[in-house]
Amino acid sequence: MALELFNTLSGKIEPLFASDGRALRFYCCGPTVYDYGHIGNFRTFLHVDALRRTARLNGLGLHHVMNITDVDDKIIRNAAAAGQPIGEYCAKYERAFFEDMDALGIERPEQIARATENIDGMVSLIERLAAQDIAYKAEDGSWYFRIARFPGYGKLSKKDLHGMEDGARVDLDEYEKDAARDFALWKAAKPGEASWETPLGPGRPGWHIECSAMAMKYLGESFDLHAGGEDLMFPHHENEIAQSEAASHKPFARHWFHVRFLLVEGKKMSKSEGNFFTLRDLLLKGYRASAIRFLLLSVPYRHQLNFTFDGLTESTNAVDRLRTFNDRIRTGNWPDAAPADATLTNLIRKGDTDFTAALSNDLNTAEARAAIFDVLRAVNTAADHSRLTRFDAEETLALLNKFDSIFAVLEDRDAELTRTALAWAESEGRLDEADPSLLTTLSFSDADIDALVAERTLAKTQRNFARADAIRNELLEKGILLEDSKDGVRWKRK
RNA sequence: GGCGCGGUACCCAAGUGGUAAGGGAGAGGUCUGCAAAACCUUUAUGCGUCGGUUCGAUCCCGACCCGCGCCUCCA
Repeated sequence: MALELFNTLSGKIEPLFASDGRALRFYCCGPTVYDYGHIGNFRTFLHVDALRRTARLNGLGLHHVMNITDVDDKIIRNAAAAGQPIGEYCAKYERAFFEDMDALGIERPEQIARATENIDGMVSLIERLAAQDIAYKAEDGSWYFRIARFPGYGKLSKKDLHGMEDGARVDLDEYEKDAARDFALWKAAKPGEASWETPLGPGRPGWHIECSAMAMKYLGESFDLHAGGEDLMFPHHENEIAQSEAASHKPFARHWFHVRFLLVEGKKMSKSEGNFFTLRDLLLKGYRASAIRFLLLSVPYRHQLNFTFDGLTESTNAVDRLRTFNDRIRTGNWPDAAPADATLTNLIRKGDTDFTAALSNDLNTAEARAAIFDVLRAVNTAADHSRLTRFDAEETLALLNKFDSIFAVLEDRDAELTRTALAWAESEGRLDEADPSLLTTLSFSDADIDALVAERTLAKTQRNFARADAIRNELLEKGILLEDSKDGVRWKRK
């Protein structure tokens, strides 16, 4: 089954394909690097990551471009407040952004494009529009896009602007525009703000122009897919289409992918509600990066996800179960005997088919997840009854490998990532925000734990269960859980 | 006001015109020195409410109630 995806532009689910027959050329609106990324940002990037990985699973090559917005109003304001040049200010948050992406297992795009490194392309795009009188210069030196000259305006967000009143919301310092809906392509320089000397006059880019210019530079005037959060649909993406198509007279992106906003504890995330969380906030509270990734991916991208701490705990447990299962199948010594019958093999293969089909069906990550748990239970049951063969174990591992090529949660990097977050908090003087129990748990090194486990094993062989249980309880209090099994003792951090 | 989305068990959450996936949690059991893990059993005659279409609706249509999003350079 070919990969099909909802297309905001057509309002339908359509096959996703590479128009050049080789690589999927797509653009994703990246972050404005004025602060640390929050979980809403990462929900979007995580689903774009799942899309990347699913496309690859379907045999598509990838040419993925993501922008970094490193000049805008918020950046200028914050950098000024910090007494830093915007370049220096942005570099810090860009670095943090990629650290967070790595922590969440989000793959890097093939191409990163910074706005400030692509001013030339934006200027020439505006010049192309000016040559057609679609871009015009206002008295203050800013350039605007004349929406009346682009008949398709509103086709993405399904807005009919004819009925809208001009001037309903006119910003006081934008009174020079010809029409209220006309948007800025180029903002005239203001004293004390970053600006570039260009043929358009001194100034800086408007918000939308960077994505048009950089998408066309790296992907061509027409390309396969454009992605972003649902809020970007209007006005950002609508304006991108207008600018790009008015200049090139060609269709811009064929397919549009929008990820819905998440709710946090039932409400829209906002600083004033007190439910605003960065990734780093959650790591310091003791939640694992893998659980955050799994939770954010567990609800399909077109549905609203209600992000809660209970949900995070559930996801932690679910990931644990998957890891325990993976370890069991990987390390077990399964007999070479031929399977008694094909029942289990067929079940595993059905899981494989269901998994791929679910993802191909508009990236239904919830169903894909369920397919894996179906196999997990069946294989565990077989293993419990000594009916699991090496053949079926290997089939299972292949499926787990496929699962992890999308979900990427099986490898346990959590303690290491949390340590990194703690080190960051310390360097920022924010260690007081960390959950105290985290510090005690992580204060035990793996070697410390192994030593105590060895001592307990010795006590057990001497049937000194009191001592053995004392050690186990001591570790449990520090958040370290022991599991005895036929093949020895395993431990894990809670 | 305009456009759009959603209401499924204790919680999260798929899904289909033909009789309710999966995860988490709880309870009981098997196993174990005891735990843990794993497995088994169990938790919706029911899918917001009321009508309609149909042999048959959670799924289609209509109305209503509730929640939410966009229309504000918030992903």
